[in-house]
Amino acid sequence: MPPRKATSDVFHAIADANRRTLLGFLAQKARPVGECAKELGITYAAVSQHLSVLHEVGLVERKSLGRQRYYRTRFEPLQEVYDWTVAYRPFWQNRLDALGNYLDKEEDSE
Amino acid sequence: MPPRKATSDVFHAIADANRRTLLGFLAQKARPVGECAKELGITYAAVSQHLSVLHEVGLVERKSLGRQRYYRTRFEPLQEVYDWTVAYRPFWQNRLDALGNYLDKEEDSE
DNA sequence: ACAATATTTAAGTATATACCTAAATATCAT
DNA sequence: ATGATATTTAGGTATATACTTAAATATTGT
Repeated sequence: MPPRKATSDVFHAIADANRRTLLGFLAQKARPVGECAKELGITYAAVSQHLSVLHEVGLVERKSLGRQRYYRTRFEPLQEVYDWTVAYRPFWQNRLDALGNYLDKEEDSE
Repeated sequence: MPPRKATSDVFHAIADANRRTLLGFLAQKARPVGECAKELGITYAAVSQHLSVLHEVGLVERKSLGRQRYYRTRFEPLQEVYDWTVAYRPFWQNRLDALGNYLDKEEDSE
């Protein structure tokens, strides 16, 4: 398989740090692209592309107001990520999981 | 910024579907590379590379036994992902978030 | 219609990804 | 040591990423 597009699923979409920052920035309040660009310190074009990715996976909604386009985070798709991590939650807490006991607890061999 | 390596953080590491499958496969029981390759239907080499990425971010531990190398998932680093999603949990549930009311609730404009 | 503002799209660059095949390394059994 | 088995590393391919700059597309005010 060739590398998959960031637009193909939520996990890919949130892999980028700038996109995660955007989701936080747009959580409380819808904002136009220009403000996002200022926040991230990159060009309008780059922000526009990131927002486009987020929009394709449903992580932001947008609304044109005048000549500006307001974006706001929609968190619903994150539930998939939450669910995936939570499924493994039992493992974070007690280290005594179902590992066959032919392996002991030493450090990794390099 | 150029694209970041998958080894740079957990979010990147779990973006790939095959790597997520591996984490599930290696959750309960440590297994050698060969079994993983059979499970995923790709070559040893490809699996070895994926496991190497997961190891670099601490998502698997490994242990050599004889000529095999057993890998097992370590879920601790997933807590970062969990925490990030959970921080936004209030938003999934009630749609009445702090959006300024100059935007209404219609569908997105395309 | 015209200029200014806000955003998107197009085209380009350097680097990373997700594989593969083939060669290299490690371990075990003889 | 020799050969078989298990895994990693090296080298290669096609495609994707994360930007950039410049051109194209709204939208608004005059």
